[in-house]
Order: sequence, then structure tokens, then C-alpha cells
Amino acid sequence: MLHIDYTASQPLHQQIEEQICSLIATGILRPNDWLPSVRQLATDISINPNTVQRAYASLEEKGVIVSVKGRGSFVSPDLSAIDRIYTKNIDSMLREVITKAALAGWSKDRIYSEFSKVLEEEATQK
Amino acid sequence: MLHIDYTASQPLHQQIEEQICSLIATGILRPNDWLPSVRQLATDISINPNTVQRAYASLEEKGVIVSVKGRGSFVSPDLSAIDRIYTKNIDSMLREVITKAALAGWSKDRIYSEFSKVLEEEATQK
DNA sequence: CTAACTGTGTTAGTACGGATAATACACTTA
DNA sequence: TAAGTGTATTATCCGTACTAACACAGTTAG
Repeated sequence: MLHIDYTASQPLHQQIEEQICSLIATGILRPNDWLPSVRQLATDISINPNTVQRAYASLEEKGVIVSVKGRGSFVSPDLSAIDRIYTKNIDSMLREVITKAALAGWSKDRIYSEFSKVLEEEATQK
Repeated sequence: MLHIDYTASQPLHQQIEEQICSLIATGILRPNDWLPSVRQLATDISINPNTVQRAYASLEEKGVIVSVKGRGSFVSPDLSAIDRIYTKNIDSMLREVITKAALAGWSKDRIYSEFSKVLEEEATQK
């Protein structure tokens, strides 16, 4: 179900979070869909249940999923939370790179054309 | 000379690296300019000399500065290294955010307009 | 009712990286 | 020669990620 990179520097619980978010945002997982149980997912991807639990707890705190003791975890019926998370994250990433370019003395035009270049490269690659 | 944020999650040695790079890229520090000594800078910003040394060593390995035993450290006479570093970093940051948006199911147009929006916000803010 | 499954919480231990601390050595320069 | 440079080594402290082993509470199928 998920693709975990054990060699990446990114924490495992964050990888789980992001991939579940992506599955929801792209419509593969839909509102009210069942998620694998904490123990089941931990077994599937060969990590400790506590690490999965940490990811689920964070996702619930953000309103992306809902967990019920004894029953399981589901995709939240309301997708507005995940929309807000993505817009907020992408905006802050954009701000970060724009600030970086400004610190390097890049003009607005240069940043703009570099963005267009990379966007085209990424688009044609897939 | 530098502005260090001791509460930030970003490591101190990285903050030093980035700020020196920025000073060079924006022309405040010029090729062959003297840099403060390891011990002097450590005293100025109240951190351990080893942390400054680590930043300087990394900058030298990248070709941004040159250090000479017994004499001191200077901005590299050749600015091509720092140009390459910035372009490489900004490109990878752009790739990262574009990939993130793609994982969220965003269209190319939506990414593009969000970038334009944030760029204008950041530009008018300063 | 009971057993097996759920989520949740706690505590302990391991591993790693950032940062500090205290030196020591080699080189340059006034 | 003395003071200031870069460089290297070793030890220690701290926070975080992760694992491990539980215990507890709720649900559900038999």
C-alpha cells in the first residue's frame, strides 16, 4: 500500500503521513474509506506499531483522518482539512525557495524563468 | 556580522554557511575578501569555535572560500562555485515543491498560478 | 460471555546528529 | 619569539527518531 524508504533521512512517520495525504488528495482513498489498522500497517511495511500510531495521531489532530477505539481509522468525511494542509505546505515551500533566491540576489524575472524551466522539465519527465 | 537564530531547528553551522553564501552572492563580500577567523567569529556570535570550523570546512570543500593554515580564510577568487550551488539548490527546491503539488493532484496551471501569487506577495512585502 | 481484534498510552532503551568543551599541533606574521 | 591563524582529536551533553514491550479500553464476531 505505501512505499517506505528506510534509508531516507525523512522520518518514517512523516513518510506515512505524506503518502496517506497524497492518496486522499488524489482520490485513491475517499472520504470514510477504511484505513489499515495500526498493527496491520506496521506489519505490512515492517516497522514498529508505535511509529504508525504516531503518524495516525498526527493525521487525526490535523483533521485528515478519524480514529475510533476498537473499530479502526477512516478517511475524514470532510476533505477541507487536507486541502488546507496542502495549500499551506506548498505556499510555505514556495516562500522558502523565493526567499532563498532573493538572498542569492536573483531578480524576479530570473526566479520566474527558472521555475518555468523546472516545471516543464518535471512535466515532460512523467 | 551574521544573524544567528539559536531557537531555529536549522543547525547553527548551516546558518553560518548560508549567510556567508548570501553575503558573497549579493556582492557584500567580494572575491579575496578576508573572512573573520574561526575563533573571532565564534566569539562574535557566541558559539563554539568547532561549529564555525565545521561551516568553514564545508564552504571550502564546496569551493566557496579558501582557508590557509596560519593566515586565515578568504572568499574564493572564483565565484563560479557559488553560482552553481545556488542554481543547484534552488532547482532542487523547485523540483521538491512541484513534486509535492503533483502528489496532491494539482494541475500544472494551478501550480503556476500559486507560484505567481506567492511571488507577488513576497515581492510587494519588501 | 468470550476471544480476538481495534485504538491509545506509558515506559525504557538504542542510535544518531548537533553542539559544546578542552586540548594539541602546524603554520604565519609582526 | 609570541600571538594569532587553520586543523584535528576526543569526550560529553542533549534532543529526536525509532524500537520494544507492555497495559488499558472499546468493538465485534462467534
